[in-house]
Amino acid sequence: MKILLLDDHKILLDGLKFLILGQQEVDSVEAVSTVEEAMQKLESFRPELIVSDISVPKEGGIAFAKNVKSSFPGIKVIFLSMHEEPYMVKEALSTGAEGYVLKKAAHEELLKAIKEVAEGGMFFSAEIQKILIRRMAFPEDEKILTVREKEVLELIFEELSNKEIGERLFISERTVETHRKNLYTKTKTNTLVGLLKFALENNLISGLH
Amino acid sequence: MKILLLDDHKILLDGLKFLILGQQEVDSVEAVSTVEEAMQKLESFRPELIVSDISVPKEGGIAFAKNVKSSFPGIKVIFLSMHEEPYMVKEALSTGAEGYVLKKAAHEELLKAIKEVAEGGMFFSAEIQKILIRRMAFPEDEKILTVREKEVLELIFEELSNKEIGERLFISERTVETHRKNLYTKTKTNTLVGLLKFALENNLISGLH
DNA sequence: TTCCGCATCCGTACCAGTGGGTATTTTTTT
DNA sequence: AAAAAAATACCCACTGGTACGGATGCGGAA
Repeated sequence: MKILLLDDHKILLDGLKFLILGQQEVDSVEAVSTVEEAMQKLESFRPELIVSDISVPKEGGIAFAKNVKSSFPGIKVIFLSMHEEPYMVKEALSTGAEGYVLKKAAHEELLKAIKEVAEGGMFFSAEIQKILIRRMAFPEDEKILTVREKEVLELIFEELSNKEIGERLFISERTVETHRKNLYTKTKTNTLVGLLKFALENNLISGLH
Repeated sequence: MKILLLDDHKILLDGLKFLILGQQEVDSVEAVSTVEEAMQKLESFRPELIVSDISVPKEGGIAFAKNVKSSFPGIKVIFLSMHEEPYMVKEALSTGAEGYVLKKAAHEELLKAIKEVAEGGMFFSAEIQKILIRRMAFPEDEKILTVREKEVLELIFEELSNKEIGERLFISERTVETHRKNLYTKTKTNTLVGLLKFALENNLISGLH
């Protein structure tokens, strides 16, 4: 089996490559640190499995995985990430990836994931499984916001005042206040900070990082 | 030479240990993933050099380094971090660390840093050096936050009011207001949202779950 | 057709936080 | 011991957003 590794932290790459090559079922491992390199390697190297970080510069690992899955549906993907925020996990798994391993896990866990996925299965770190189960039990509290409310939310996080938001959206300051009120109600928060947290956890605002 | 490795990403740890052990001047390497473990190892293992991540859970690598430097001034410290925000770098180097290597660097760079620091020198990744030089040219009033200010910042993020923060820290509400004012000044922000963004970008606050 | 969600708008009282200060005590650094 | 930094506390005018109230029109679902 041939494996392609993608992570912009080169320091992790070298050690990881060595560890993975220690497995019998693995024939060769190529390691790259940008999405561009990865795309090139896809053609020449033809891996059966990709282990990718999520927070790679530019497009990011999720967009990369989407590309891979649509161009080469046969290739398996395992995410290797430090992020365990629900929205991240959701985005990642929506690409059709077969695994999600946290960077804080022991390396044996990644090896196990590789084995499992190579055999046609799936693998998720315990923390990720917990998230999946919770989502199952409490289905979607998240897309309850209307388009307009999301717009207002975005502008709140661009540090505009209600007045400025009103001017930007061509509505009265009063209306902005109402939207704001509704945002607090719907998100079950009652402070600006709480609202920000909610927005971040549910990936409702762009930017930041 | 004996080296202690601290990083909460265990996956990085195993590979790194192997790579470092390949060096002649290195006798043994111990790898731990929490600050508590690291403190224990300090007693029993007595390393001459520590390679530490900055964003380890709880206290964080910077507080850990401060402890180390005050209790064992002879021990050298190299930070291994993904962060290249000026604020982070400044705070890290204020501990008296001898090196700062980015995780995106090749592993050879870390090995070079270890060698250099072991011989009594210092080592910084190119990006970090650039920051240092720019700071030299523009003598930046940018101050780092005090312990108390960070405490207040944390509590702001726990959605406490100034009054509540005062009660929690046994100080007057007026004092909280002052700290808050200083936070805005030091971070060059003037809205709560701006402050939040600064804090998140420089991970000054423990994660939002 | 009726009903509901969405988006729009308004008033008023209230209060938490802002922004401009000043100033003392304690701790740390030099 | 002197100087600098940190932490503490206060005053006060002001503003932005909150918490109550309401209200209208419009389009799609039942």
